Amino acid sequence: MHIKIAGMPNAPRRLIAHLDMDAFYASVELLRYPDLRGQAVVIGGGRDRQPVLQPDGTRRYATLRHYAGRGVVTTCTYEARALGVHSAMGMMKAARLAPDAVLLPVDFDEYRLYSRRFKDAVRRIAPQIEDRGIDEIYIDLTDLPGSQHDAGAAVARALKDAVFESTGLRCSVAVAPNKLLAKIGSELDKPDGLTLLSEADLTTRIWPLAARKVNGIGPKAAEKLAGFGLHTIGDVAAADPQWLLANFGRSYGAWLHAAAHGCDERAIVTHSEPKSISRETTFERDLHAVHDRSTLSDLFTRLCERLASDLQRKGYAAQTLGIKLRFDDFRRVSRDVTLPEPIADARAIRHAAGSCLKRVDLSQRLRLIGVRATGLVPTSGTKATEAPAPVPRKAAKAAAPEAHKWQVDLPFFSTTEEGTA
DNA sequence: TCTGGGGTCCTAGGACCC
DNA sequence: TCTGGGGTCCTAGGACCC
Repeated sequence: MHIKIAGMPNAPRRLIAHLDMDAFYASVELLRYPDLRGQAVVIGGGRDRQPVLQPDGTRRYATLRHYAGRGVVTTCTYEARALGVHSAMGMMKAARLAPDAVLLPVDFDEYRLYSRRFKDAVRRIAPQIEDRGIDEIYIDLTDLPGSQHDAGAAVARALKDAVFESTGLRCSVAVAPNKLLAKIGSELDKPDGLTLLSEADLTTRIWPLAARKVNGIGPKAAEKLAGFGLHTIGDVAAADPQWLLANFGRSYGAWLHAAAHGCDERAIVTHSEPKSISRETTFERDLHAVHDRSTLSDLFTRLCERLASDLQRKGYAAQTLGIKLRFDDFRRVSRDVTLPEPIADARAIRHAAGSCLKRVDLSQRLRLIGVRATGLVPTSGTKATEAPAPVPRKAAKAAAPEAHKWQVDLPFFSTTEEGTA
Protein backbone atom coordinates (compact mmCIF):
# COMPACT_ATOMS: atom_id res chain seq x y z
CA MET A 1 0.00 0.00 0.00
CA HIS A 2 1.25 3.41 -0.87
CA ILE A 3 0.77 6.18 1.61
CA LYS A 4 -0.61 9.00 -0.44
CA ILE A 5 0.05 12.26 1.28
CA ALA A 6 0.66 15.25 -0.89
CA GLY A 7 4.18 16.53 -0.44
CA MET A 8 5.50 13.40 1.21
CA PRO A 9 8.90 12.57 -0.23
CA ASN A 10 8.00 9.08 -1.35
CA ALA A 11 4.37 9.68 -2.26
CA PRO A 12 3.96 8.12 -5.69
CA ARG A 13 3.08 10.33 -8.59
CA ARG A 14 -0.58 9.77 -9.39
CA LEU A 15 -1.38 8.06 -12.64
CA ILE A 16 -4.79 8.94 -14.00
CA ALA A 17 -6.19 7.65 -17.27
CA HIS A 18 -8.96 9.15 -19.33
CA LEU A 19 -10.65 6.76 -21.71
CA ASP A 20 -12.89 8.13 -24.44
CA MET A 21 -14.75 5.94 -26.92
CA ASP A 22 -14.18 6.96 -30.54
CA ALA A 23 -17.34 8.35 -32.22
CA PHE A 24 -19.22 6.11 -29.82
CA TYR A 25 -22.83 6.09 -31.10
CA ALA A 26 -21.76 6.03 -34.71
CA SER A 27 -19.34 3.17 -34.06
CA VAL A 28 -22.03 1.13 -32.33
CA GLU A 29 -24.28 1.65 -35.35
CA LEU A 30 -21.48 0.46 -37.67
CA LEU A 31 -21.40 -2.83 -35.77
CA ARG A 32 -25.04 -3.30 -36.78
CA TYR A 33 -24.69 -1.93 -40.28
CA PRO A 34 -21.18 -2.86 -41.39
CA ASP A 35 -22.06 -1.93 -44.97
CA LEU A 36 -21.89 1.71 -43.83
CA ARG A 37 -18.23 1.45 -42.83
CA GLY A 38 -16.18 4.11 -44.57
CA GLN A 39 -19.18 6.33 -45.24
CA ALA A 40 -20.30 9.64 -43.80
CA VAL A 41 -22.95 8.68 -41.23
CA VAL A 42 -24.79 11.09 -38.97
CA ILE A 43 -26.73 10.03 -35.85
CA GLY A 44 -29.48 12.24 -34.54
CA GLY A 45 -32.65 14.01 -35.51
CA GLY A 46 -36.10 12.58 -35.29
CA ARG A 47 -37.70 9.19 -35.35
CA ASP A 48 -38.85 6.99 -38.20
CA ARG A 49 -35.61 6.93 -40.09
CA GLN A 50 -34.90 3.28 -39.53
CA PRO A 51 -33.05 1.57 -42.35
CA VAL A 52 -35.37 -0.50 -44.54
CA LEU A 53 -34.39 -4.03 -45.51
CA GLN A 54 -35.07 -4.49 -49.22
CA PRO A 55 -36.11 -7.66 -51.08
CA ASP A 56 -32.57 -8.15 -52.45
CA GLY A 57 -31.21 -8.21 -48.90
CA THR A 58 -29.53 -4.81 -49.00
CA ARG A 59 -30.58 -1.99 -46.73
CA ARG A 60 -31.91 1.36 -47.78
CA TYR A 61 -30.89 4.25 -45.58
CA ALA A 62 -32.28 7.73 -45.19
CA THR A 63 -29.90 10.52 -46.13
CA LEU A 64 -29.61 14.00 -44.72
CA ARG A 65 -30.69 15.61 -48.00
CA HIS A 66 -34.39 16.01 -47.27
CA TYR A 67 -34.15 16.47 -43.55
CA ALA A 68 -36.59 19.00 -42.11
CA GLY A 69 -36.87 19.62 -38.40
CA ARG A 70 -35.20 20.92 -35.29
CA GLY A 71 -32.86 18.08 -34.51
CA VAL A 72 -29.15 18.38 -33.89
CA VAL A 73 -26.31 16.01 -34.73
CA THR A 74 -25.72 13.75 -31.76
CA THR A 75 -22.55 12.33 -33.25
CA CYS A 76 -21.15 11.28 -36.62
CA THR A 77 -18.45 9.21 -38.24
CA TYR A 78 -15.00 10.62 -38.96
CA GLU A 79 -15.91 10.64 -42.67
CA ALA A 80 -18.79 13.02 -41.88
CA ARG A 81 -16.52 15.15 -39.70
CA ALA A 82 -14.21 15.53 -42.67
CA LEU A 83 -17.11 17.29 -44.42
CA GLY A 84 -17.43 19.78 -41.56
CA VAL A 85 -20.22 18.09 -39.62
CA HIS A 86 -19.84 17.86 -35.87
CA SER A 87 -21.81 17.09 -32.69
CA ALA A 88 -24.45 19.63 -31.61
CA MET A 89 -24.67 21.09 -35.12
CA GLY A 90 -28.21 21.68 -36.35
CA MET A 91 -29.29 18.92 -38.73
CA MET A 92 -30.41 21.45 -41.33
CA LYS A 93 -26.91 22.85 -41.46
CA ALA A 94 -25.38 19.37 -41.53
CA ALA A 95 -27.68 18.52 -44.45
CA ARG A 96 -26.24 21.42 -46.42
CA LEU A 97 -22.68 20.32 -45.71
CA ALA A 98 -23.25 16.61 -46.32
CA PRO A 99 -26.54 16.00 -48.18
CA ASP A 100 -25.58 12.42 -49.07
CA ALA A 101 -24.56 11.41 -45.57
CA VAL A 102 -26.56 8.54 -44.13
CA LEU A 103 -28.94 9.54 -41.34
CA LEU A 104 -29.63 7.12 -38.50
CA PRO A 105 -31.87 7.62 -35.47
CA VAL A 106 -30.40 7.45 -31.97
CA ASP A 107 -30.83 4.20 -30.06
CA PHE A 108 -29.84 4.91 -26.47
CA ASP A 109 -30.74 1.44 -25.24
CA GLU A 110 -28.17 -0.04 -27.57
CA TYR A 111 -25.50 2.52 -26.61
CA ARG A 112 -26.13 1.92 -22.91
CA LEU A 113 -25.62 -1.79 -23.50
CA TYR A 114 -22.20 -1.18 -25.08
CA SER A 115 -21.42 1.40 -22.40
CA ARG A 116 -21.88 -1.23 -19.70
CA ARG A 117 -19.77 -3.68 -21.66
CA PHE A 118 -16.76 -1.42 -22.09
CA LYS A 119 -16.90 -0.21 -18.48
CA ASP A 120 -17.10 -3.78 -17.19
CA ALA A 121 -14.10 -4.69 -19.31
CA VAL A 122 -12.09 -1.79 -17.87
CA ARG A 123 -13.22 -2.54 -14.32
CA ARG A 124 -11.86 -6.07 -14.54
CA ILE A 125 -8.39 -4.56 -15.06
CA ALA A 126 -8.64 -1.33 -13.07
CA PRO A 127 -11.50 -1.13 -10.58
CA GLN A 128 -11.14 2.54 -9.63
CA ILE A 129 -13.21 4.17 -12.34
CA GLU A 130 -15.23 7.37 -12.47
CA ASP A 131 -18.21 7.50 -14.78
CA ARG A 132 -18.32 10.58 -16.98
CA GLY A 133 -21.34 9.73 -19.04
CA ILE A 134 -22.09 7.07 -21.55
CA ASP A 135 -18.82 7.08 -23.48
CA GLU A 136 -16.01 8.18 -21.22
CA ILE A 137 -14.42 7.39 -17.86
CA TYR A 138 -11.48 8.34 -15.67
CA ILE A 139 -9.43 5.54 -14.17
CA ASP A 140 -7.02 5.71 -11.25
CA LEU A 141 -4.00 3.58 -12.14
CA THR A 142 -1.82 4.80 -9.27
CA ASP A 143 -1.93 1.64 -7.21
CA LEU A 144 -2.12 -0.79 -10.09
CA PRO A 145 0.83 -3.23 -10.13
CA GLY A 146 3.46 -2.19 -12.63
CA SER A 147 1.76 0.98 -13.77
CA GLN A 148 4.36 3.28 -12.20
CA HIS A 149 7.11 1.39 -14.01
CA ASP A 150 6.32 2.57 -17.55
CA ALA A 151 4.07 5.55 -16.80
CA GLY A 152 1.03 3.39 -17.41
CA ALA A 153 1.77 2.50 -21.02
CA ALA A 154 1.26 -1.25 -20.63
CA VAL A 155 -1.94 -0.82 -18.64
CA ALA A 156 -3.31 1.65 -21.18
CA ARG A 157 -2.57 -0.84 -23.96
CA ALA A 158 -4.29 -3.59 -21.97
CA LEU A 159 -7.35 -1.39 -21.40
CA LYS A 160 -7.69 -0.60 -25.09
CA ASP A 161 -7.36 -4.27 -26.00
CA ALA A 162 -9.92 -5.30 -23.38
CA VAL A 163 -12.40 -2.73 -24.61
CA PHE A 164 -11.97 -3.89 -28.19
CA GLU A 165 -12.29 -7.56 -27.27
CA SER A 166 -15.50 -7.03 -25.34
CA THR A 167 -17.19 -4.60 -27.72
CA GLY A 168 -15.41 -4.50 -31.08
CA LEU A 169 -15.01 -0.76 -30.53
CA ARG A 170 -11.95 1.46 -30.48
CA CYS A 171 -11.20 4.07 -27.86
CA SER A 172 -8.56 6.66 -27.07
CA VAL A 173 -6.68 6.59 -23.77
CA ALA A 174 -4.34 9.07 -22.16
CA VAL A 175 -2.37 8.56 -18.95
CA ALA A 176 -1.29 11.65 -17.05
CA PRO A 177 -0.61 12.90 -13.50
CA ASN A 178 -4.18 14.16 -13.11
CA LYS A 179 -7.69 14.23 -14.61
CA LEU A 180 -7.27 17.59 -16.31
CA LEU A 181 -4.24 16.53 -18.30
CA ALA A 182 -5.57 13.05 -18.99
CA LYS A 183 -8.74 14.56 -20.45
CA ILE A 184 -6.79 16.85 -22.74
CA GLY A 185 -4.46 14.01 -23.63
CA SER A 186 -7.10 11.58 -24.80
CA GLU A 187 -7.99 13.97 -27.61
CA LEU A 188 -4.43 14.42 -28.84
CA ASP A 189 -4.20 11.20 -30.80
CA LYS A 190 -7.82 10.36 -31.73
CA PRO A 191 -9.05 7.95 -32.97
CA ASP A 192 -7.54 4.81 -31.44
CA GLY A 193 -5.06 6.93 -29.53
CA LEU A 194 -2.66 6.14 -26.73
CA THR A 195 -1.04 9.18 -25.14
CA LEU A 196 1.28 9.44 -22.18
CA LEU A 197 1.75 12.83 -20.57
CA SER A 198 3.96 13.97 -17.73
CA GLU A 199 4.59 17.38 -16.20
CA ALA A 200 7.52 17.71 -18.57
CA ASP A 201 5.13 17.76 -21.53
CA LEU A 202 3.24 20.77 -20.24
CA THR A 203 5.11 23.47 -22.11
CA THR A 204 5.62 21.56 -25.33
CA ARG A 205 2.33 19.69 -25.78
CA ILE A 206 -0.27 21.50 -23.67
CA TRP A 207 0.59 25.19 -23.81
CA PRO A 208 0.31 25.46 -27.61
CA LEU A 209 -3.30 24.19 -27.51
CA ALA A 210 -6.35 26.47 -27.67
CA ALA A 211 -7.61 27.49 -24.23
CA ARG A 212 -10.96 25.92 -25.18
CA LYS A 213 -9.33 22.47 -24.96
CA VAL A 214 -9.38 22.70 -21.18
CA ASN A 215 -12.39 20.96 -19.69
CA GLY A 216 -14.09 23.85 -17.93
CA ILE A 217 -13.24 26.61 -20.40
CA GLY A 218 -16.38 26.82 -22.49
CA PRO A 219 -17.45 29.12 -25.31
CA LYS A 220 -18.11 32.13 -23.04
CA ALA A 221 -14.85 31.96 -21.12
CA ALA A 222 -12.86 31.29 -24.28
CA GLU A 223 -14.41 34.30 -25.96
CA LYS A 224 -13.66 36.51 -22.99
CA LEU A 225 -10.07 35.27 -22.86
CA ALA A 226 -9.69 35.89 -26.58
CA GLY A 227 -10.95 39.42 -26.02
CA PHE A 228 -7.88 39.95 -23.83
CA GLY A 229 -5.63 38.39 -26.45
CA LEU A 230 -5.32 35.08 -24.60
CA HIS A 231 -5.83 32.28 -27.10
CA THR A 232 -3.74 29.33 -26.00
CA ILE A 233 -3.39 27.54 -22.69
CA GLY A 234 0.15 28.94 -22.60
CA ASP A 235 -1.25 32.48 -22.93
CA VAL A 236 -3.42 31.86 -19.86
CA ALA A 237 -0.49 30.33 -17.98
CA ALA A 238 1.59 33.42 -18.70
CA ALA A 239 -1.12 35.80 -17.49
CA ASP A 240 -0.59 37.46 -14.12
CA PRO A 241 -2.59 35.46 -11.55
CA GLN A 242 -3.77 38.64 -9.81
CA TRP A 243 -5.03 39.92 -13.14
CA LEU A 244 -6.91 36.65 -13.72
CA LEU A 245 -8.54 36.96 -10.29
CA ALA A 246 -9.54 40.55 -10.99
CA ASN A 247 -11.06 39.76 -14.36
CA PHE A 248 -12.53 36.28 -13.85
CA GLY A 249 -13.42 36.27 -10.18
CA ARG A 250 -11.72 34.74 -7.15
CA SER A 251 -12.75 31.21 -7.77
CA TYR A 252 -12.72 30.89 -11.55
CA GLY A 253 -9.64 33.11 -11.89
CA ALA A 254 -7.67 30.96 -9.48
CA TRP A 255 -8.83 27.83 -11.22
CA LEU A 256 -7.82 29.22 -14.64
CA HIS A 257 -4.32 29.86 -13.36
CA ALA A 258 -3.98 26.38 -11.85
CA ALA A 259 -5.49 24.64 -14.88
CA ALA A 260 -3.22 26.43 -17.32
CA HIS A 261 -0.27 25.18 -15.28
CA GLY A 262 -1.55 21.64 -15.46
CA CYS A 263 -2.46 21.50 -11.77
CA ASP A 264 -5.46 19.46 -10.69
CA GLU A 265 -5.84 17.55 -7.42
CA ARG A 266 -9.35 16.18 -7.97
CA ALA A 267 -9.73 12.55 -6.93
CA ILE A 268 -11.45 9.81 -8.92
CA VAL A 269 -15.06 9.65 -7.71
CA THR A 270 -16.20 6.04 -7.93
CA HIS A 271 -19.71 6.50 -6.61
CA SER A 272 -22.26 9.30 -6.72
CA GLU A 273 -25.98 9.74 -6.24
CA PRO A 274 -28.07 11.67 -8.76
CA LYS A 275 -28.87 15.26 -7.81
CA SER A 276 -31.69 15.80 -10.27
CA ILE A 277 -33.83 13.95 -12.77
CA SER A 278 -35.58 15.78 -15.59
CA ARG A 279 -37.56 15.41 -18.79
CA GLU A 280 -37.93 18.04 -21.47
CA THR A 281 -39.11 18.31 -25.03
CA THR A 282 -38.68 20.73 -27.90
CA PHE A 283 -41.79 21.15 -30.02
CA GLU A 284 -41.80 20.62 -33.76
CA ARG A 285 -43.18 24.14 -34.03
CA ASP A 286 -43.44 26.89 -31.43
CA LEU A 287 -46.61 26.66 -29.34
CA HIS A 288 -48.70 29.31 -27.67
CA ALA A 289 -50.31 28.92 -24.27
CA VAL A 290 -53.65 30.14 -25.58
CA HIS A 291 -53.83 28.88 -29.12
CA ASP A 292 -52.25 25.51 -28.44
CA ARG A 293 -53.66 25.07 -25.00
CA SER A 294 -54.72 21.44 -25.16
CA THR A 295 -51.64 20.29 -27.08
CA LEU A 296 -49.39 21.92 -24.50
CA SER A 297 -51.39 20.60 -21.60
CA ASP A 298 -51.17 17.05 -22.94
CA LEU A 299 -47.43 17.31 -23.59
CA PHE A 300 -46.89 18.74 -20.14
CA THR A 301 -48.87 15.96 -18.50
CA ARG A 302 -46.94 13.35 -20.44
CA LEU A 303 -43.62 14.83 -19.34
CA CYS A 304 -44.78 14.68 -15.73
CA GLU A 305 -45.78 11.04 -16.17
CA ARG A 306 -42.40 10.18 -17.65
CA LEU A 307 -40.62 12.01 -14.85
CA ALA A 308 -42.71 10.15 -12.29
CA SER A 309 -41.86 6.80 -13.83
CA ASP A 310 -38.15 7.72 -13.95
CA LEU A 311 -38.23 8.65 -10.26
CA GLN A 312 -40.06 5.49 -9.25
CA ARG A 313 -37.88 3.22 -11.33
CA LYS A 314 -34.73 4.73 -9.83
CA GLY A 315 -36.14 4.73 -6.31
CA TYR A 316 -36.31 8.43 -5.51
CA ALA A 317 -38.86 11.00 -4.47
CA ALA A 318 -38.39 14.71 -5.07
CA GLN A 319 -38.52 17.39 -2.42
CA THR A 320 -38.41 20.13 -5.05
CA LEU A 321 -40.12 20.30 -8.41
CA GLY A 322 -39.39 22.71 -11.19
CA ILE A 323 -40.15 23.64 -14.74
CA LYS A 324 -37.99 24.95 -17.51
CA LEU A 325 -39.31 26.89 -20.48
CA ARG A 326 -37.62 28.10 -23.62
CA PHE A 327 -39.36 30.80 -25.59
CA ASP A 328 -39.26 31.28 -29.34
CA ASP A 329 -36.42 33.79 -28.97
CA PHE A 330 -34.43 31.21 -26.94
CA ARG A 331 -34.89 33.09 -23.70
CA ARG A 332 -34.95 30.60 -20.86
CA VAL A 333 -36.78 30.73 -17.58
CA SER A 334 -37.19 28.30 -14.73
CA ARG A 335 -39.42 28.17 -11.67
CA ASP A 336 -39.36 25.72 -8.85
CA VAL A 337 -41.18 24.92 -5.68
CA THR A 338 -40.13 23.05 -2.56
CA LEU A 339 -42.82 20.85 -1.14
CA PRO A 340 -43.70 19.87 2.42
CA GLU A 341 -43.21 16.20 1.54
CA PRO A 342 -41.16 14.50 -1.19
CA ILE A 343 -43.29 13.27 -4.07
CA ALA A 344 -42.90 10.76 -6.89
CA ASP A 345 -46.32 10.20 -8.40
CA ALA A 346 -47.51 11.73 -11.63
CA ARG A 347 -50.53 13.58 -10.30
CA ALA A 348 -48.61 15.29 -7.52
CA ILE A 349 -45.81 16.18 -9.94
CA ARG A 350 -48.31 17.57 -12.44
CA HIS A 351 -49.91 19.62 -9.69
CA ALA A 352 -46.60 21.07 -8.42
CA ALA A 353 -45.29 21.74 -11.92
CA GLY A 354 -48.58 23.35 -12.85
CA SER A 355 -48.24 25.75 -9.93
CA CYS A 356 -44.78 26.73 -11.20
CA LEU A 357 -46.15 27.33 -14.67
CA LYS A 358 -48.72 29.76 -13.33
CA ARG A 359 -45.93 32.01 -12.13
CA VAL A 360 -44.62 32.64 -15.65
CA ASP A 361 -45.87 35.16 -18.19
CA LEU A 362 -46.90 32.92 -21.07
CA SER A 363 -47.79 35.54 -23.65
CA GLN A 364 -44.77 34.60 -25.78
CA ARG A 365 -44.59 31.46 -27.91
CA LEU A 366 -42.81 28.47 -26.41
CA ARG A 367 -40.23 26.26 -28.04
CA LEU A 368 -39.45 23.88 -25.19
CA ILE A 369 -40.96 22.76 -21.95
CA GLY A 370 -39.35 20.65 -19.25
CA VAL A 371 -39.99 19.27 -15.78
CA ARG A 372 -37.25 18.68 -13.23
CA ALA A 373 -37.06 16.92 -9.88
CA THR A 374 -34.39 17.94 -7.36
CA GLY A 375 -33.81 17.41 -3.67
CA LEU A 376 -33.95 13.68 -4.34
CA VAL A 377 -34.48 11.39 -1.38
CA PRO A 378 -34.28 7.60 -1.73
CA THR A 379 -37.62 5.93 -1.20
CA SER A 380 -37.61 3.11 1.32
CA GLY A 381 -36.92 -0.42 0.27
CA THR A 382 -35.39 0.45 -3.07
CA LYS A 383 -31.99 1.36 -4.40
CA ALA A 384 -30.14 -0.13 -1.47
CA THR A 385 -26.84 1.64 -1.85
CA GLU A 386 -23.95 1.55 0.56
CA ALA A 387 -23.52 5.27 0.32
CA PRO A 388 -25.07 7.47 2.98
CA ALA A 389 -28.44 8.83 1.96
CA PRO A 390 -28.55 12.48 0.97
CA VAL A 391 -29.74 14.60 3.87
CA PRO A 392 -33.37 15.48 3.19
CA ARG A 393 -33.85 19.16 2.77
CA LYS A 394 -36.11 21.01 5.11
CA ALA A 395 -39.66 21.29 3.93
CA ALA A 396 -40.86 24.61 2.62
CA LYS A 397 -42.71 26.74 5.11
CA ALA A 398 -45.50 27.43 2.67
CA ALA A 399 -46.30 27.30 -1.01
CA ALA A 400 -44.92 30.17 -3.07
CA PRO A 401 -46.87 33.19 -1.92
CA GLU A 402 -46.44 35.10 -5.17
CA ALA A 403 -48.41 32.61 -7.21
CA HIS A 404 -50.40 35.02 -9.32
CA LYS A 405 -48.37 38.15 -9.05
CA TRP A 406 -47.43 38.38 -12.73
CA GLN A 407 -49.94 36.45 -14.50
CA VAL A 408 -52.71 37.43 -16.71
CA ASP A 409 -54.82 34.53 -15.74
CA LEU A 410 -54.22 31.80 -18.26
CA PRO A 411 -56.03 28.78 -16.92
CA PHE A 412 -54.40 26.52 -19.47
CA PHE A 413 -52.16 24.74 -17.08
CA SER A 414 -54.51 24.90 -14.19
CA THR A 415 -53.92 22.06 -11.84
CA THR A 416 -57.54 21.06 -11.92
CA GLU A 417 -57.26 19.56 -15.37
CA GLU A 418 -54.31 17.30 -14.89
CA GLY A 419 -55.59 14.56 -17.09
CA THR A 420 -53.22 12.15 -15.41
CA ALA A 421 -56.06 9.99 -14.23
C1' DT B 1 -33.12 27.20 -42.34
C1' DC B 2 -30.35 28.33 -36.73
C1' DT B 3 -29.52 26.00 -32.06
C1' DG B 4 -31.60 18.34 -28.44
C1' DG B 5 -31.88 16.27 -23.97
C1' DG B 6 -29.86 14.98 -19.83
C1' DG B 7 -27.02 16.42 -16.29
C1' DT B 8 -23.48 19.18 -12.66
C1' DC B 9 -21.79 23.09 -10.28
C1' DC B 10 -21.59 27.99 -9.10
C1' DT B 11 -23.32 32.61 -7.85
C1' DA B 12 -26.22 35.80 -5.76
C1' DG B 13 -29.99 37.86 -3.23
C1' DG B 14 -33.61 37.48 0.12
C1' DA B 15 -35.82 35.06 3.98
C1' DC B 16 -35.19 33.51 8.27
C1' DC B 17 -32.84 32.24 12.49
C1' DC B 18 -29.66 32.75 16.39
C1' DT C 1 -32.02 55.67 17.93
C1' DC C 2 -29.50 53.92 12.82
C1' DT C 3 -28.45 49.65 11.62
C1' DG C 4 -24.04 43.23 13.87
C1' DG C 5 -22.79 39.16 11.76
C1' DG C 6 -22.89 34.44 10.73
C1' DG C 7 -25.34 30.41 8.98
C1' DT C 8 -28.72 27.81 6.15
C1' DC C 9 -32.38 27.37 2.93
C1' DC C 10 -34.76 28.64 -1.22
C1' DT C 11 -35.05 30.39 -5.83
C1' DA C 12 -33.38 31.93 -10.50
C1' DG C 13 -30.14 32.05 -13.78
C1' DG C 14 -25.91 30.91 -16.17
C1' DA C 15 -21.78 28.29 -17.70
C1' DC C 16 -20.34 24.07 -18.85
C1' DC C 17 -20.21 19.04 -20.04
C1' DC C 18 -21.52 14.62 -22.62
